[in-house]
Amino acid sequence: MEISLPPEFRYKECLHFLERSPRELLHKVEGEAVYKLVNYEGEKILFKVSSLDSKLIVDFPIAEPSDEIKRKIEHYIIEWFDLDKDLKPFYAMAANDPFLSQLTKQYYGYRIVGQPDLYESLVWAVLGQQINLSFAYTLKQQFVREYGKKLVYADKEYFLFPEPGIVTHLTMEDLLKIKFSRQKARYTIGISEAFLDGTISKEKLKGLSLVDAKEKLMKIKGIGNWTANYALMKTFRYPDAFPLEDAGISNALRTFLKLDRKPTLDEIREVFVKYKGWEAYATLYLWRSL
DNA sequence: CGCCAGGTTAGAG
DNA sequence: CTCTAACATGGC
Repeated sequence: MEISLPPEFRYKECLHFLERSPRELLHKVEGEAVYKLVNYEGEKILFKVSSLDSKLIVDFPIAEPSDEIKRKIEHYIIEWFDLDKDLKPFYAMAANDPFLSQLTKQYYGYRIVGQPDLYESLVWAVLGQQINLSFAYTLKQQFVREYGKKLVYADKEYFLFPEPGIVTHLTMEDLLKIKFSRQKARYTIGISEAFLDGTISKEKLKGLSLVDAKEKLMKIKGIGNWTANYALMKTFRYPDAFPLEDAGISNALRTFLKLDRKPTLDEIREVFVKYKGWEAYATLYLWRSL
């Protein structure tokens, strides 16, 4: 299967992101290829993505799935790499910006590699709250290894993110054992319950305005402005989602503004006024600078 | 050892 | 409404 690519796309830039943690279990990078396991109606599908001549090549190492499943995987990959987004307006805006002009030139074609699964996105964001990214990956690794479904193929393991129905049955103690804080454990179980009882779902939020979707997400304990915007950026692809309180944004701007302290939230807002409509992509490129 | 980390909440003022 | 302590542990 082949997926055509927009001109403003560089596979290698996205690959760089996918390779950032050796503790990642939800995909596997081997050379230029990415392997990922997905679940469709209980059926586990392993696929392999690589790139050739401005196309993505998708293979199925275990078995060729039905045409219907193939269409779903194609859609999944388009979402995953944000291929439907036209980045021309963003690059036009960034070209005149003192900070972004250099970054968008240097990392041209880098896109937000997302999380099509809203539940995964929210739980992952909670895991990342207030701790360093490296430790967040340790928590996720243990969580996925312990409670996610697994497929073994050619002596290698491929994992799915744990499902809400499994996580709601976990106790605080189960999660404390894998180094979650009480707070993270409570939030994780709470979010799982919200998914299980239908309080939130990707379908329910689809099509809402950024403000409305954010408001609905933030009703759930553990989801504040940063987490809500993170998910809106990674799952729903709002180009103007803006995780204002992010420590990475703070650090990047501290460098660009040549401050000897962290910038205040108002100073960050002031910089981002220029990026209106493209806050998510401005954030991505600032993160990339770190 | 000390400071900070891809924050959020509850409670005080 | 705004401000702050508590959360908890690893990375550097």
